[in-house]
Amino acid sequence: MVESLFAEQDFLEKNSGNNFADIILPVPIPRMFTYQIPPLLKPQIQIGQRVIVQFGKKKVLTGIVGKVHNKPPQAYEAKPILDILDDQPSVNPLQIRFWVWMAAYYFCHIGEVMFAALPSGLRLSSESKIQLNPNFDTETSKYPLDVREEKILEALEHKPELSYEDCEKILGVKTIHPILKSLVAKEAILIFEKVQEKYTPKVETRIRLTKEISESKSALEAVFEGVAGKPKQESILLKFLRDVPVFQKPKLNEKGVDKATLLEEGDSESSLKTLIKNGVFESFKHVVNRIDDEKAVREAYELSSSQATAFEEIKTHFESKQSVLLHGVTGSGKTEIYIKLIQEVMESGSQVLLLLPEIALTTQIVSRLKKVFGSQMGVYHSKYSDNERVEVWNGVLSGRFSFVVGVRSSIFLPFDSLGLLIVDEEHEPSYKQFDPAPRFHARDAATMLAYFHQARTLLGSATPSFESYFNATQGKYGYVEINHRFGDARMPEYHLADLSADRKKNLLKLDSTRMMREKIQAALDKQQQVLIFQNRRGYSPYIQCEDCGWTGQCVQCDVSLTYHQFAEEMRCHYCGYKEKVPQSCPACGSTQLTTMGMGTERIEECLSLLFPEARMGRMDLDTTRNKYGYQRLLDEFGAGQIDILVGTQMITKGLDFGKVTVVGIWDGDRILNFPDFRAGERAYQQITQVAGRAGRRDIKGQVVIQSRNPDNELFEKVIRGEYYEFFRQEMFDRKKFYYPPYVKLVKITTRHADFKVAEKAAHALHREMATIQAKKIVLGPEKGIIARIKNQYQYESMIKLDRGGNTLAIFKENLAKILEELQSRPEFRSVRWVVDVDPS
DNA sequence: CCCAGGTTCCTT
DNA sequence: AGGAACCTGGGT
Repeated sequence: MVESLFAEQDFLEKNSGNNFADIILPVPIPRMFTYQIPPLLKPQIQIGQRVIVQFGKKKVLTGIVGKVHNKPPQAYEAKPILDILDDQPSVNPLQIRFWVWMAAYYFCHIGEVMFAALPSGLRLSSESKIQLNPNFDTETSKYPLDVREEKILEALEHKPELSYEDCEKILGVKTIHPILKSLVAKEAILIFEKVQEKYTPKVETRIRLTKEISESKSALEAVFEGVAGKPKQESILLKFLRDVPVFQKPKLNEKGVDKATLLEEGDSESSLKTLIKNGVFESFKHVVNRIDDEKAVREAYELSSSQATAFEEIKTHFESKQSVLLHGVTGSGKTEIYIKLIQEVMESGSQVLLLLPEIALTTQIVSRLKKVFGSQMGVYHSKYSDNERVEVWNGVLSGRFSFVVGVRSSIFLPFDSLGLLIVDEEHEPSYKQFDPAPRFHARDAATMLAYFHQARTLLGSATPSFESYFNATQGKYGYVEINHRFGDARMPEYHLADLSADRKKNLLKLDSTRMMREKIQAALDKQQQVLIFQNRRGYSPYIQCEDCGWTGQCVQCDVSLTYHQFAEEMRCHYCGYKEKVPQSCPACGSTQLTTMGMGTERIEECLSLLFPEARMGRMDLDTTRNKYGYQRLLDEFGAGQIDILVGTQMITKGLDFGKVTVVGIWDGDRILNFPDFRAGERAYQQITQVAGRAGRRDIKGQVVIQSRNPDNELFEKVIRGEYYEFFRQEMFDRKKFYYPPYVKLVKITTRHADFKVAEKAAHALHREMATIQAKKIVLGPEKGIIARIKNQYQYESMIKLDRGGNTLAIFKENLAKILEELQSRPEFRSVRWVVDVDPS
């Protein structure tokens, strides 16, 4: 399980007599780098500190001290560490151990893990800049300058420093280095390295009365006389005194008032400036937290009897097992159980991490937790700015936050004594990082992190992943089930709407069945809300020419472009390429271009035609791209300003609104037909999760699924909630055809701009892999499902490995050698191999 | 012959 | 990854 561990002596806190340090650098090279520790830095160097080192001829990078030792490197002279950035390590030894494990398990380089783990605000790297040589004078220079050199010098007259990129732009050429080199030789410019600390604390300008005024009533009276007839200044003064009664509470004046707040209601800044100039006010800077402190509101609540039972069961399991799977139907109130557990662990002095899928993080659950835990809780979000991330990081480091709610990357925060890790919605595929490396699964990594901390892991879901459920049935995980919805809310009622039958009977209107329309109408009549789920954004999948069958293709990828009506564009969802919709068919000139299939945008349009009185909303990647888009839609929906909300998977998360009574699944077949061994599992999960949004407490929810195959067995299993039956059936197939959890999967993608080279390289890889002595099955190489992405052709190989023993470790060890050898062949030098362990 | 650009190698 | 040295081929 643990692939590579550091010997404990590597983690000695302080350095005594060691002359060398192995530094982890954020570069994709599979090793650490040995630097020499200058005598001055020796006493203070510690593992986990950030240091500055020179890397390459001139580049300066931030690295992390990974190891301290006394073995001089054989083949080269070690360069010195230039500086230590932290007094106290930013990264603790446990984290480094975790990084080492992650790099080994997910087959990537430790530098890549470091890159993913550190918020970029904590990483600094230098950039080469040029400036004028102060000793240079054009008039007296003995070297003639050419046109381009003069252009650069001219630019430097206006700007004190230029980056390489600036120079490229100024001259419009790509290779500027020779020119700059010649300028250096002519002593006209200097090249220097500029390192910038990216994190900047947030500073507020605050205003207070000066000492003279605040300590004397007569001085203040004099001031008022002075501003008589100057209403603007007077108003500022009055407003200040209203908030700050100086003579009763002099301390308040010392703290001052935020300048922005003071000037809020249209008071002019110049009046304030005058007051400052006249010695009435003074302004000063104050460092504030970006993350608001909030007081915890201790709300007393009782767990329901089924929640209380689950709570006790979890704790009992934790006595003998590291991990517990909490299988609770949607709406069973898992959050309350989490809160109780978190409180207990925190009281015992340990830290807690709660992982949530990205989209669940903007929802009510966070504000709910904030109320309970207040300022002890940190939130780690993907939409946070760098500075905010650094503050959470430092907050964990300093002990300000002993509990963090966060997305998958929060497993990298510098915890030193975790007691509990909770992975909510543990089945969510978004816990797996696809690109770039490290391609880790946050749930699995969290379990390993818990192991390092000797902590417990709680996995929660209404529809557990088959891996986790399998582990539970094998007794590896404790298993706790809640079958009741909180407050005895009823499970929703399902309706399968047959698309083909309706079509035959001519009942289909704008791709909606009669059942769908009736249920929506019924909800609208009662002022209830409707959610419509479609797993595809955009207007429609593609535009096709009715005459010749032409469709828009991406120029860089082998996929058709998705039509986005709002922007009148066709976009590639793989690389982001976009182009305007042509007026006529580029192939045959016909103007008969029509849209095929349905995306959220199109469904929104159809529904507004069918229900003109309804207020529509849409929630997908396109409408929630900016920081507040998602929150705004949520607020509007929560406030009842939207009747029908159309959305992608985003709507399956955290939308717990009592007024939603009808949930429609627009295209049930699309969920079913996923080209993957997990198709069934995913479909079951998705439908159950969406359906779980319908109905609460007193109202029974209605779920309409449109499909051309309403007889599909999977629908029946979902409707009856026969999770276990479905699981058993799928497991039977997985065992028979060697799929996880019975085997370990490794996917290797071979990429190259030349299709023939990619193919050849993929085959060469297969020949080599055949020599690996491990229990395995090698599939492929096959052309990728999408044969070309971003102009790179790709071949995919899938390897199935025996779960037992160290088969995976042996395989990876051999694979590393093979890839190194292949990469060294001249013909494959520019081939890229991407290895994905436990692909999803 | 020069250069702009591509290619390959190396980083401690 | 990113920089720099080395290579190449087209234009004079």
